[in-house]
Amino acid sequence: MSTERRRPYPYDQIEPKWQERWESARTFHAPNPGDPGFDPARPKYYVLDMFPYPSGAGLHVGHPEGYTATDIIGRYKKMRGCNVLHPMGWDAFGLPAEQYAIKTGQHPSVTTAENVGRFRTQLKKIGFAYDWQREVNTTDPGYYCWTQWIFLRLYHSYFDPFLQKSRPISLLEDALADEPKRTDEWKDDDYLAGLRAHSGDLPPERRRAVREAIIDHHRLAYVSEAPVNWCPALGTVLANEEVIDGKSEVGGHPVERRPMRQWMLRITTYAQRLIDELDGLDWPESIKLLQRNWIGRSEGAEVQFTVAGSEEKITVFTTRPDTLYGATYMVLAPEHPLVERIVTEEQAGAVEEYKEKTARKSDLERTELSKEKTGVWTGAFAINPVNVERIPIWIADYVLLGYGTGAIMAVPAHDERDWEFARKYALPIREVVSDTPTLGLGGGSSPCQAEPLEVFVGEGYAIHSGPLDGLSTADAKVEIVRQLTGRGLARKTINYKLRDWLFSRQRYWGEPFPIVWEDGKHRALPDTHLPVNPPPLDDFKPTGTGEPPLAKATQWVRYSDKATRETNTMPQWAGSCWYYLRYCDPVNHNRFVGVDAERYWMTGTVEQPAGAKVRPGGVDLYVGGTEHAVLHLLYARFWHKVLFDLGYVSTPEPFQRLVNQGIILGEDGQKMSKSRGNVVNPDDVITEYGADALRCYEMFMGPLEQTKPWSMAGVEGVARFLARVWRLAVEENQAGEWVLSSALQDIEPDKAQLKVIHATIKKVGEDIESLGFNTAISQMMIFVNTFTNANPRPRKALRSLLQVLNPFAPHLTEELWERLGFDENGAKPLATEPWPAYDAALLVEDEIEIVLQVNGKVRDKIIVKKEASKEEVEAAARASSKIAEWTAGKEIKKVVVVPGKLVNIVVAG
RNA sequence: GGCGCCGUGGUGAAAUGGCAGACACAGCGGACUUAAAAUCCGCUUCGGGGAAACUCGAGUGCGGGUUCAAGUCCCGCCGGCGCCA
Repeated sequence: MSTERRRPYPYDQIEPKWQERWESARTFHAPNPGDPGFDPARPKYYVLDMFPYPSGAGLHVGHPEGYTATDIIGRYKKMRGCNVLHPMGWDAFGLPAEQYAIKTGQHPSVTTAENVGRFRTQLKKIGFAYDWQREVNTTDPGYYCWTQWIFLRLYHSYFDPFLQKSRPISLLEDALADEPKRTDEWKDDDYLAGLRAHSGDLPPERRRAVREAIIDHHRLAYVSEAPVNWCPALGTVLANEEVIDGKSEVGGHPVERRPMRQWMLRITTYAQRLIDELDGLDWPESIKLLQRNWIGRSEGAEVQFTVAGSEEKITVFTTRPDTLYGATYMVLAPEHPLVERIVTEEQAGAVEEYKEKTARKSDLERTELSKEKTGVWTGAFAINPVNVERIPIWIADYVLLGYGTGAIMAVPAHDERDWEFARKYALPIREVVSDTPTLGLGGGSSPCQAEPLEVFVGEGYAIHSGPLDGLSTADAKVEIVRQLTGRGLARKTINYKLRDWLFSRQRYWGEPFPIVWEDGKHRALPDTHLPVNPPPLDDFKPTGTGEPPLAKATQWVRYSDKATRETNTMPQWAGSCWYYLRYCDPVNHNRFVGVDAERYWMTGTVEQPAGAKVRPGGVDLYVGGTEHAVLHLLYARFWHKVLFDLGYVSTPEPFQRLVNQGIILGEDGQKMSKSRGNVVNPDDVITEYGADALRCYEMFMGPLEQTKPWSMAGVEGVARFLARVWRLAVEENQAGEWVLSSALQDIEPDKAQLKVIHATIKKVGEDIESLGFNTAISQMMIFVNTFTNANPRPRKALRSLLQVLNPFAPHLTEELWERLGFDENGAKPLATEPWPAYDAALLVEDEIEIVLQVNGKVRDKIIVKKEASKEEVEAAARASSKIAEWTAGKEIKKVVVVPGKLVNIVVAG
């Protein structure tokens, strides 16, 4: 007995056949400007997927969802005459490969190569129209060479706050030099001129050190000693976002705070541009909002307090300077440097103990609103600049050193955290904002002694605030800042929640830094020394001390007699920050991307663009998961802007249009996971139903952006549709061979058929443009249902169907295209044929159905001529006997006629 | 707690403010078949009336509002998801 399952059509033969043909004919190779076959007359279209991390588990059906969507767009744009860039590659550095290496002793490069191989094989079986000659891998020396090169550009650049752009640090160096040589390049730059003036008075012996400090303080890549999230189990530091509830995101190991020397990237300098320049992008508003919130701009003021009985000053950042009269105590972050200097002897013990406790908590734990507030009094007092009151200075872990100035004025009546804290420690609470404008008008009222019953955080009118009384919150803010600024005690500032990017990891499987250390100072390696390859290691285990695994390669670490290499590696984000640029020119040995290739694929122009660019983003369509809504997209935008400012790329933004595909759940409606056992492997779907069915089902499930559960029964339904397409063209003969269907004839389609043909061409094209793939497939199903029983069946109709179905089911349609002999001029694949045109005139009916409503309810339907006037339609409606019944004896108050649609008769009663 | 997104048949879903449920899945019935599978055709939101053709009513999470007309727009709830706290 044969175990061979009867297939509805021979996809198992068709699919490999066409995959081989496309590959050998290089059907989807996109030549660059200057390459043979490049046609500058065609518009470019760059359609990109977020490249995968090639895990050991292989693909699941979630991966091909976005990939299929972009593939359909890419194939469609090609048929529309575009030069299409549609590449794929591997984000292959990362922790899992290293963890696996630790467990098995197998080198990460070996497992990475195996995993990449498996992923590539799986993707090829789905028939994606990738230009495989453009495949990139972040772990190839030829790739990470340029990741390191970009890092050096960051290292060698500073952000000019006046110009709001990055410039080479050599300019800043020149501006600080004893004898500047490039004054003409920076003399108009007030920022550099100011820096020069500022450092000019130094005595010669200190000059050098101060200048170096200024320079390092400006580099976009810099070294910091800040406390970091150290995970002993993983043996590495983690970014804040990699820590969840005090545990590592990977593996759930405990994470502690520990000060360590780390590389940081000064992304905060770009905070304003990262907000502002979202405006020109075609991204979902929700994603823009997520980015804006993440950057967290807040306008406020810095206000200076003095420490009582001392020269020390405390600067606080507040968004509510209008509440200054309600400040009844101050709070410093426990690690604030001032704490040591102001703490009194009696309180020293308690403060020290509290600082130790705090050191073990993560920022997230510390700021959790629900957690009970804790703190300790330092014993010191500050003077409130507005009313010269002595207020106690506390330390509390709900104030972070990293945000604002690391110090706050506490206004318990109008801030929830201050309120809780004040209640707990019995600190005074003074109401200074009222939600009604009546209170406190007239000004100069004495401070209120009665404490409010509840916290009020909203805006209102100032009370008990001396000269501010009666002013609205907005006006009071302006007024108090104006007054204090005049006395040199405040200034308006803008604060961002965004932190600088912690850019080093204590890992093996990542890009080494092109940096060496000598006499405690860092120094960049010259570009010509790139790539810096990781040393061969047999033991990838963490050292346990915080020292990165690379430190074990003592030979490698020793750079020269005096200098040693940096042993940290870059985080996984690094490689994915610029891969879309490398795709434009993946094998260039001289530049991270060729000038012409970059300009063409990012802007569409072959020559230097004459005028201003219309669109800021380069990639025309970028599809990927929401999980990268903030980090990857923010980091990539940051790098891109630096490269743009320095003149290396042509657009200010990397991605013009962004779409997030939804998550595909298991059949049980749960998230797919190995432990739940609900993971669906695309290989199995292909074996059972074919790649075209997989592709079409992925698209037919529902809207691309939506989360939706997998259904094998649904796949079967789509496979049935494809089999029906197959049988429109061919039928099985007595010998069981597929031969051209006897129903096919070279006849003209009838009127109804013509309408379906042209409606389908129209709808499928429009739906692809708007990413409505599910409804495009529905329309093609309607087409097939129309023609299934047509006998004779016009051969011509199939031509159109195959053309519009091709991007969805490329193998099946190519095969039928060939069998039906549509490839007249010989062996030209359907994929390279133009997209069909539709005739709008054929879509218009001579007679239209009009819905007749009485008071909005459908009561009858009539057929009228297409060109019938409003009056004629209304007359026809009134002539309907059903309408007469429903309106009998009632006063007709109004008649609404919507041409071509309906008539609504409004009656009284 | 704040912000954002989403709630439509048994299921996935469709619907420029204009006939709610296209297209599928599942189910039911029929044709073909000795039989089954496959295939083709039909029915399939709920409730009432009718032998039937059909007909009446209700219906897009809940409650209001705007409009001749609301799944769609506005306000307030409830539930789910995501992000931030």
